[in-house]
Amino acid sequence: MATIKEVAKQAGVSVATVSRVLNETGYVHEDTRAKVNQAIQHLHYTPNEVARSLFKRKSKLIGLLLPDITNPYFPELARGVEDRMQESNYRLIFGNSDEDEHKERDYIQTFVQNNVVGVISSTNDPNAVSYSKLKIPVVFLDRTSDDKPSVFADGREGGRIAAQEMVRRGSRGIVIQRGPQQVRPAQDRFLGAMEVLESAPGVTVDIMQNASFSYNEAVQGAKELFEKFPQTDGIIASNDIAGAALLHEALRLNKRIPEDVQIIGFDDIPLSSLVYPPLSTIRQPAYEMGREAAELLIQFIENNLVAQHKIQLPVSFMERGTTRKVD
Amino acid sequence: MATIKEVAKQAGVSVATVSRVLNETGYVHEDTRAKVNQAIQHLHYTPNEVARSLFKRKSKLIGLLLPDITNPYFPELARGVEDRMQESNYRLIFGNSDEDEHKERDYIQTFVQNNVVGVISSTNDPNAVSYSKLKIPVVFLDRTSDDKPSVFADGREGGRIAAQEMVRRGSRGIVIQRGPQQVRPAQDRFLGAMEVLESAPGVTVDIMQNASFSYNEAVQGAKELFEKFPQTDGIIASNDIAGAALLHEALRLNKRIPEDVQIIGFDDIPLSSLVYPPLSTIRQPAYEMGREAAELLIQFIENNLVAQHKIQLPVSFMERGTTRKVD
DNA sequence: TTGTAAGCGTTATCAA
DNA sequence: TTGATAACGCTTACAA
Repeated sequence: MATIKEVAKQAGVSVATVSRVLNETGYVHEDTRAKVNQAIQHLHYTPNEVARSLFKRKSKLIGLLLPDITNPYFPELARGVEDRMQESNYRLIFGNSDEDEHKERDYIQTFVQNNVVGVISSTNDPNAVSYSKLKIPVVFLDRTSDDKPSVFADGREGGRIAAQEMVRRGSRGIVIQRGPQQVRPAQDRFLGAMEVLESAPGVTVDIMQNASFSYNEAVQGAKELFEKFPQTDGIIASNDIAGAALLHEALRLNKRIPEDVQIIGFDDIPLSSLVYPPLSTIRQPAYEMGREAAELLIQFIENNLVAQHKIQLPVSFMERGTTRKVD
Repeated sequence: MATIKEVAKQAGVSVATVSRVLNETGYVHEDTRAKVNQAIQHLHYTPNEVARSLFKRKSKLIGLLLPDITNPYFPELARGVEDRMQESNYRLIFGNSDEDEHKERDYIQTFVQNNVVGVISSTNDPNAVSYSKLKIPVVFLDRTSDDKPSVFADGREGGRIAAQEMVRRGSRGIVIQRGPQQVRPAQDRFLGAMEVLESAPGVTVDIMQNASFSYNEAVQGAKELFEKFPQTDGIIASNDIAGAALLHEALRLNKRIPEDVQIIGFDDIPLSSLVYPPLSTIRQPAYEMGREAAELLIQFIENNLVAQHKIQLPVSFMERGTTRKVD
């Protein structure tokens, strides 16, 4: 790789001048600029970002920490983040945390060692010291804490809507799948659903606990749910994976969907419309959330201040084939 | 962040000595080492990777370029790569290329500018100059070129197996979905399937072209396929997304699966076992492929040479619910 | 309008 | 066994 020195020599000027045309800073004569640009072209020069980063004590790198890219909800977020970052020439250092505190700390540390200028994280503990001691801006994505910048969906409302739709469409023996305890959005949904169901006349509600959001857990959880509550006529799944697993199991048990049992998921991952019947779900605009988080972080980085620190995006009911029609 | 200088001062030694204990290079007295380590602890010092990278002209960063993380096949690859890299303390700069040559070039360039020590890429054109002019090792993942280091699955064999299973299980009017022209593995599968089907007695074969591997395309493609070939009793899908879409459409058209029509997908993404009936498919060990690619790249980086440049992983038939039982 | 030189935080060479 | 110091490639005073 050519260096600024070689460009300078080639163009017959000093490195300072080259730097000036590179960064469009300070005066430089049109003719000199031309000469320099020619040299740059000729040598295929492209500045060493590492040297820049060292001098400026800031890079064009962002740390992105997600629980598990293998869980289909997160790629949407990641893609949203990437697309927005890309537009402003930031690059992503990416890591899977597995919701493991230790891994998170490790990643944060290497982010810092690499001079990242900001971090986007989907963590269960936004108040962890790893974050609060950071001197660079952090945006929490899909997870939130009261005083920290964050982008998330209205889980509580999502839970409410799911419960309302379930009841409105005729289910009376409802099972709520409660997602992992540590995962805030999962608890919000649960609370929202309970809120509605507790006061719904003639409705009985049972609860099943999910320990994680993994595929295996989803499949296992579906089996257990129908063993424990074979009579249920409506299930609010903890997310779409769980919802799909539930649908699968119900079909396997020869239940008619949605006649015998209705199912509502959460997230609206691409898979949801691909299963048959397509899964009714509470949509979270994941891609958009990713973009918004990136946008917010960029504002922090480039302006050092920002109006809106918490961005809550609306959820919506996607009526599909696992819920009954009603007018 | 504390610097090496501060550590040196705190420990009452020179930066050279601190560097020595940091890198375990050269002699250093036990007592001095202790003092230094104490200072490091005390200041929570952690070396600036950017400065290191500048001096050494190499970092602990790897560039990872995938077509689209939103396509459920790629997160598996990515996760495999990440897990292996993580074990050797490499970090990933990640980008989506959308199979766009220009985006790829852009990314490769910034990878270089950031001193990455290696690149893993899933590209349609491993022979592009962007790659061949690189001075750092590149491993191609899921795509291959004759003379370049790569990790991929045996697509040809996959196609053959799919065709054999289809015929063996009784389909006679078979439609092959041919994936995007530029995507090598898609063509390999197609060729493999054709190879078997052309010489299969009593079998008619039709071809449908897929322009891309997107969700929308999959859904649209499924509709078109059944419009054009309503009588087909066996479909070799271009991948699992397409397979799931086909299954969806078949069910919607009240076809019995697998009695009326058999479907075989490719990839074995997690979704495949979640649909109902679960999708029979040709499995590619994506996670393992990711790990292998990482492993290979690390060998290149750390040893500068390597025995095996091309690693082909075996595919296998996953018999599930969209194919008929047979003994 | 341009050039010289210091400095960003490391590592490695050389001398002590 | 340790310390001074140049160098990595860049940007930014400051001087010219």
